[in-house]
Amino acid sequence: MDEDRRGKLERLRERGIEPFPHAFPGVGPVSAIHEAHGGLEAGEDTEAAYRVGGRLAARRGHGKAAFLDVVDRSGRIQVHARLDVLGQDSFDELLSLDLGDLVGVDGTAFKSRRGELSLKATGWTLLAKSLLPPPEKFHGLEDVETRYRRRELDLMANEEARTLFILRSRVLAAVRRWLDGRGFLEVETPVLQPLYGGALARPFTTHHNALDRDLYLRIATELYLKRLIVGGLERVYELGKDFRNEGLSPKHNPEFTMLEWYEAYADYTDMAAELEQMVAFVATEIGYDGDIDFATPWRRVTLRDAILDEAGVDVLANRDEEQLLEAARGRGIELDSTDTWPGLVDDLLSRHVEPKLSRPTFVLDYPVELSPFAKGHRSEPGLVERFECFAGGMEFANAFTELNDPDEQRTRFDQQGRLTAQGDQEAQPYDEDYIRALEQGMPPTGGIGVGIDRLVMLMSGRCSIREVVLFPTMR
RNA sequence: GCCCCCGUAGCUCAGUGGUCAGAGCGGCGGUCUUUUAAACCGCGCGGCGCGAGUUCGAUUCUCGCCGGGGGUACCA
Repeated sequence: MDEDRRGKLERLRERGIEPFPHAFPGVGPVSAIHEAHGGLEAGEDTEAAYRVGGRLAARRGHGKAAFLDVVDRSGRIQVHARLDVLGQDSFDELLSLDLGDLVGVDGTAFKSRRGELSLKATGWTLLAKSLLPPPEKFHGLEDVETRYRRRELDLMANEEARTLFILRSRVLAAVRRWLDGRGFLEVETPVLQPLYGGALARPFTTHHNALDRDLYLRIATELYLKRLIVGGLERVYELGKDFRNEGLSPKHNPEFTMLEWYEAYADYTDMAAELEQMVAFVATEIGYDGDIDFATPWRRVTLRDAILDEAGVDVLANRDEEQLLEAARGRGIELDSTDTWPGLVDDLLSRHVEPKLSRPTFVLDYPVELSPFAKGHRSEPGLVERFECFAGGMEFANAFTELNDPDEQRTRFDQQGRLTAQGDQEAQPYDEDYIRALEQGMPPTGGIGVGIDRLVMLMSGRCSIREVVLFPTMR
């Protein structure tokens, strides 16, 4: 089949037509034509001339005339080609194009008898020959593997895919606008790190040849960003990829986009207020019209109450493994009897609470064991000032009042070290550079991480992270 | 990691233990100067993911592998 297309390519060259010209100056988006002439009556003509460029998406021939659909990033426009306007050679040549070819078209705007805004072609140029057939035009491209591995075909064939990734871009832009407007500095910290930290996760390891040492791809930006707070930048954010060497799921991709921001003199209640404002702002900016109500303020519930409400177990009244296992059993919930107390708490949260949190909800005050960088709670012993934020049955943000006491931080690293010794592959490695930065003095600080892919899932109503990542990790 | 499901033309999909495996879109040829999944006429352009087995004979049955999807675990 592509022999036909290659044959056409050769014939074009033989006739002195360049199938891959270098540029096509003066192109405007087809949306401009729709904006300017959407109000024409059916059958009404204009003199308004336009030059557009795009992919040939459909063709309807009529002998001495034809309709061609040209698609660019802004939309689709119908082109009307007429033998009497173009002349025999140009007309024949235009009709011999293949679907999928890139074309430039000059023409004047008019509305067809059926009321479709169109461009009456006065001239055209082949901008690039397509040697492979495009996906089927009616059903589009549905094969999930092809959509992920060859996203260009998905974008070409499926309007929703284009709309979605434009939406993702608008989410990112809105997030930046919100932070920039509050005086946050966008910064870039190392992706290649001699020591990973800032989250409980297994890293990807790589090797630098000249230095002959192993380096890690970051699992979080947290520790470097807080060193910038120590340095006095006071309000910083980073929006970029983190990497975690873990399983894939509808909510997990090994590389994912994380937003973290840190604010001196703030605590976790400030971060909660900022998060709900930012997300509400983003929802407004992108014209969100889904089922989730992002209007502020969002529901706030302590971790204890959330588990009590949904599972009927009071984790704070059962502060050791045995008691908690027994209490859960009393509610008909069987937990892993080999797990630690914080592990059991987390199990209750993720299994019995998280799936039920469909409207935006802050879950506050976590056990210290699960949060090595969060500051101890000002009134609840054994807890830290931390929240996770949930919506659509999914966690999408995590924040705390940052631990800035270097001696306490050292103790936390020691605890993590004991977990590592017990075989926990996700415990935090000891980071002396970070401790020394804290010893320099870090102001009271609030910090937060937001899973951007998950935020886009919420904003677009998608339930798989692979749908919102352009090129998701494949086997 | 485990469980379930899937893998047929460029795309979307149907189908059968045995004559040349089908449809729509796409492609090729033809009719048609306002159509829009244009319509109409003509032409299959693939051998059924890969390998082995069962069988007189497999795309269809079995096993393994590869790829994918979903679920579950882990992930927090």
